[in-house]
Amino acid sequence: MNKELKTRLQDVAKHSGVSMMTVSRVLNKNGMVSDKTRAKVQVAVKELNYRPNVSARRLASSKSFFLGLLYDNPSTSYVSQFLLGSLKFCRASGYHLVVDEADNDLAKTLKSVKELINITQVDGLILLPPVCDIPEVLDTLTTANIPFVRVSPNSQLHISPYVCMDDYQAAFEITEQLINQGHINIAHIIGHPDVGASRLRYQGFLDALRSNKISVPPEYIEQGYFTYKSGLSAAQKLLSLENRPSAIFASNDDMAAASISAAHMNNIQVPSALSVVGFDDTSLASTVWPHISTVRQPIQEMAKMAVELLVSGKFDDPTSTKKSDLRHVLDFEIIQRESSAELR
Amino acid sequence: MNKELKTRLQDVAKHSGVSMMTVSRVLNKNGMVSDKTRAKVQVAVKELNYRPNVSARRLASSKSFFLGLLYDNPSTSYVSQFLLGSLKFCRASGYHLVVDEADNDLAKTLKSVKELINITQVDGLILLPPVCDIPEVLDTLTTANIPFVRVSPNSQLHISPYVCMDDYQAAFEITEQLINQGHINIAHIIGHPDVGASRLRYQGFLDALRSNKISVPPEYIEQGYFTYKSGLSAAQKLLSLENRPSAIFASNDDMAAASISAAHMNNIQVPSALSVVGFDDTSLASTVWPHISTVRQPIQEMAKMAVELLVSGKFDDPTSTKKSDLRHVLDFEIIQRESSAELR
DNA sequence: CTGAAAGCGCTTACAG
DNA sequence: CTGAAAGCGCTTACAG
Repeated sequence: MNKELKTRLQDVAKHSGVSMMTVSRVLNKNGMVSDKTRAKVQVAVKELNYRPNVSARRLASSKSFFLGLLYDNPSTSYVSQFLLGSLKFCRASGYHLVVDEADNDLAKTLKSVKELINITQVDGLILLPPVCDIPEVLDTLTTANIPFVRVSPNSQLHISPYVCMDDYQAAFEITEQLINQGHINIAHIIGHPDVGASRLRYQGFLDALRSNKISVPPEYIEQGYFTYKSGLSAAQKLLSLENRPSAIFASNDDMAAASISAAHMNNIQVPSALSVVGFDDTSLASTVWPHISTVRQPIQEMAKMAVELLVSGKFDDPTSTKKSDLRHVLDFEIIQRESSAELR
Repeated sequence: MNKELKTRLQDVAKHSGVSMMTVSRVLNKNGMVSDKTRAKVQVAVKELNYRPNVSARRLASSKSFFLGLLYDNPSTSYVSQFLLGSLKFCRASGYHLVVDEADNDLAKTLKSVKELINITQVDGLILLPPVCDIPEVLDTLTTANIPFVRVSPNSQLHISPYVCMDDYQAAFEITEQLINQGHINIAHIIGHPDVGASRLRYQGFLDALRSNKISVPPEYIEQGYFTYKSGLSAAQKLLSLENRPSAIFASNDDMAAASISAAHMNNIQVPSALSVVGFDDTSLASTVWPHISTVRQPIQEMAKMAVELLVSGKFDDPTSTKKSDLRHVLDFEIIQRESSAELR
C-alpha cells in the first residue's frame, strides 16, 4: 500500500485549520459543529479527495461497518442480482458485506444469524424473501436489537423497515396492456400459494379484467408453483380448452417460458396465435425465444435502498420509528418483448 | 461490538507464554520460529479459538487483505455462483472481496483495473472469462506487479496461475455415455467460435466417436453461439434431416434447452425419441422439463482454488514460479438427468 | 461548539 | 530464533 499517496484525517484537519476531532465529527454527521466550520471541512475533504480508512475506523469505533445479507431464495439470478447491487452500494458507503445462506434446517439458520451478530458483529442485516418471513429469525434479531431491513416481506410488516415493489399494480398494468392489445380471453397461471406476491399478482390480474368489464371463466385460472414444470402442465390444460385463451399471464418468467414451450408443442405460434407474458424479468425471459414480455423487478434499486436504510442509522432504535416510514415501494417497469402482441 | 468477548493476540501470547511478536510470526507463517514454540502457540490459538482482527491487521500491515474479482461474463448464474464461492473462501481466509464488472469499453475496464490497484489496493485479482484473455488487462496487471489468477483462460497460459476444468475430457465422457446408451447417430451443436472451450468440447466429442469407430456425417455438426436462439435454429436443422440423429450433444445448457424445445415443436419425445445433453449445469438445466443431462462445471471449487492461490502468496513474485505450477485442473462431473436415455 | 490524549489490535522495523 | 517499542488512521471518552 502506498501510504504516502493516501490523504488522512490529519491532512484534512491541517488543510482546514481545525483538529482531527472536528473533521471526524463532520464526517460522521453526529457531532455538533458550527455551520461555518462544517463548510470549511467539507471543502477540504472535497479538495483533498479524502476517503476515510475503513479499517482504522472499524478498529477504533464500536461499529463494525459490516452488513449481513441473509438469503435462502432458490432463484440464483434473483440472489446474484441483489448481491451485486448491495456489494456496490456497500462499497460506496464504506461498508463490507457478509453473505450467508440460510439453511433448510431452522436451527442451523438461527446459528448463522447468531454468528453474524456475535462473531462478525454486523451493524445490520438484510433479509431476502422467504427467510425474511421466518418468525424465529425475526425474533432473534429483534431480541438482539440488531437493525434489519427486509425485502418484499409478507408478514409482520410493522416490525422493521422493508423494501418492495407493487406486485398488485404491476400485474394490473401488464394485464391491462394485454387488454389494450385487443385480448379478451386472458388466462392466468397463479404463483406458489405460500408466496404473498402470488396472491397480489392474481388480484391485480382480476381487477384489471373487472375494471375493463371482462369476465374470466374459471377454467382460465390455473394454480402453478413458480416452476417450469408446473407452468408446463398448467399451460397444457389452458391450451387444450375448447375456448382457448388468446393470451396467458404467468405469475413468473419460468412459467411463462413453459407456456411458450407448451404452445410450441401444440403448434400454436407465439405471439401470432398466443401472447404470453411473465413476471420478474429474470435472465430466462431474454434467454428463451421469443423473448418474454414481463415485469421488471427493480432488484438493484431494492438492494441500494436496503443498504441505504441500514447505513443511514435511522432505524437503529426501532421503537422510535413511525410505522409510516417503514414501507419503501420501488418502481417496476413493464417490458414489452416478442412473446406478446396485438390480437389479430 | 462486545470487545470483552474477543480474544486478542495479546491473550494468545499470555496463554502460551511468548511475546505477541512470536504469535504473529506463527500466524503469518513467514518468520523463523522454533518448532516447539510454534506448537505451543498453535495450541493456544486453538484453545482460545483466536481469530485475528482483519481491520487491525490491515491497518498495521502493508497488505490490504482485499482481493479483486473482475468479470464480464454475460451468464449471471456463472458469475453469481463464482461470486458466492469466492466470498465464502475469502471470508475463511480473512480477506474481503471487491467485485467489479469490466466494461465493453476497454478504456473503462482498464480504468477499473487501475482503481482496484491504486485506490482499493487489492493484494491480488481474479479474472473470469472472457476478461481473463484481454491482453491489455493482463499487461496492466503484469506491469503493476499485482498477482492475479485466471479462470479458464484461453491464451498466454504461461503468464499467470489459472484454474480450469478439462473441457475436452468432459465432452469425451458425456459423448461416450451417449454411445454406451446405444446411440450412434449423435449430432453436436458447437459453442461460440471465439471461446476456447467450444473447440475443446467439439474435439472431445469427435474423439469419443472416433475411438468407438463411429463416423459423423458433416450435416450432424451445427455451429451455435451459446444462445438459446442459435441452439433453436441449429436443432431445427438437425431434426429435419432425413437421417435424424437419435441424440444431440449441445455445447452448453442454453442450446440443449433449445434443442428440447425444437423437439417438442416437431412432436419428438425427449428422451424416448431423442436424447439431449448439455454442458455447464447452469440453473437452466434443472429448470426446463425434462431436466437436462449435462456436465457440471466445478464453479465453487474453482473459486476456492483461485482464492487459495492468491492468499497463499506463492505467486507474489511471478518470475520465480515454474510453469508447471501454473495450471490447476479441477474435476467435473457428468450429471445424468431425464433428457437422455437408452436408445430403443 | 472544539480539542489533546489514549487506545483499538495488529505489524513493521530494529535489537539482541 | 525471540522481544520491546513505535505506529497504522481513526474514534471514544474526557475536558474546556
